Amino acid sequence: MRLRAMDDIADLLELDAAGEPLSGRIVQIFQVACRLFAQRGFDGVSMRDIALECGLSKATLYHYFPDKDSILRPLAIGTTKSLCLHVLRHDRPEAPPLERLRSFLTETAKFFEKFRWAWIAASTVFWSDPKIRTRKERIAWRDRYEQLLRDILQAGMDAGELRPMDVKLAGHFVLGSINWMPRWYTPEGALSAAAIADRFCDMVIAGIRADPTASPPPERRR
Amino acid sequence: MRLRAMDDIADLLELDAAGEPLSGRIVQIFQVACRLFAQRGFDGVSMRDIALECGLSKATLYHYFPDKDSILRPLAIGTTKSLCLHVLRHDRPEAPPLERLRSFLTETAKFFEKFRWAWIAASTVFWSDPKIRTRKERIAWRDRYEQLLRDILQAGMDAGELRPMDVKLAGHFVLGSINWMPRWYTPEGALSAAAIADRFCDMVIAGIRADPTASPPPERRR
DNA sequence: CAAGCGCCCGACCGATCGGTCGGTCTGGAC
DNA sequence: GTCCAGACCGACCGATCGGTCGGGCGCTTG
Repeated sequence: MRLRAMDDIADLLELDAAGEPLSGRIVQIFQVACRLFAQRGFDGVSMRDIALECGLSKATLYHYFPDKDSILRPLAIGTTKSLCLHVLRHDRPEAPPLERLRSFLTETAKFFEKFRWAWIAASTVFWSDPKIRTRKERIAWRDRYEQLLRDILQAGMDAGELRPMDVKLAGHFVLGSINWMPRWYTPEGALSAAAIADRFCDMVIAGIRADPTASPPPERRR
Repeated sequence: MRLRAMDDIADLLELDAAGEPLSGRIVQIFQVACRLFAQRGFDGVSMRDIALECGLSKATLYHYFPDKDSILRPLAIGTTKSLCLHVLRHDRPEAPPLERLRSFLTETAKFFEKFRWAWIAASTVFWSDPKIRTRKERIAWRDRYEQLLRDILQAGMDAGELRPMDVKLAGHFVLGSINWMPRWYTPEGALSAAAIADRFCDMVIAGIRADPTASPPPERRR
């Protein structure tokens, strides 16, 4: 059975609670492609590479996916969409903003840990060839994801838990630290992705300066 | 005149103080290639693309660069090396650690602003095809760069200006925020790269929580 | 003048790319 | 038995890839 809609795979990505074994050729091809795209980039991986790694012929690949872009598309859109929905699902708007911020970061990290290759591939591919490769839809999801973070930060400022600041800039700051994680994280490390995100959240909120109660911040350098 | 050693271009990248116009075909080709690699990835750019953009024929390209990899190599190694040397040059080990940290971040941001495309291209290419593409040398420079940051953080802890923490983890945290900057920064924005880095440094050091002197941090969630 | 050289190009090469085609095999429905 | 659909494949296509080759143009040097 061929892949019909691009959301077929996006839905597969969202099976984080069900935990099904994700069997079937389409999923196998998709997972292999994710790993290869993440390791060598979209243009660095040929259909022959994917087929070989799956133990299939190239022609069989085209039996399941009509073309190469239709492997990339659900990867790019589905991953972004699933991340956004995942974080939204765990967000409790009535909770204290600092707690929401922690949830945002740890859930992002957990999502990345679970769909590691897809996540890396998606963020790697995101910045290459902005022409036709499914920009609009995934950018919409990405914007919604970033907007949630900004809403949380704004709520924290409104509640007086966060100091007044540029929400966009602070958002970029927070996202940068967590988005960079896939670049150095390995599952073999001592800390889980969620534990790392937890510590990052501590640093984001309280900074890394020692004993902040002893002395007020010095004047800002000009 | 052909490109002789890979360090020829690396040296060009280091002309940040001289401010020469950087004339010559080699530099033109290199700059065009940087921009294209950054936008579409290494494998997404053909030699014909580069030649076309330079107003040259493909054969002429090979008059200056013996092959495609010899464009990538100085870009990958030279950028990393130049960044490391640039930051090291501005570091004053006898200065207060917090000041050194600020210098580290702002100089990194300024370097990125000046060599924007080369920087994006280098970090984009870094994670694709780890096989043969000049891993060892650039990783050595990258390690040295990261080690400087860790040394600064360690010095801050030793001096009591930073709270005790995992230096590696804090390093990843700090680097993430600054390394992610090229992904969203545009020169048209209101803030310069250095100004952004300066504000990031404030957040890194003091966090984003409001009025830290009023209440001690709550118990850590388990 | 001729020789030499830096700069540049059109035409071409084998390899590989994404993608197609015709056809084989297997298992279930009838 | 016949039929069909889905899984699968070897061989092939035109296009493009990285890279080569032989030679032309223009300027300097003798």
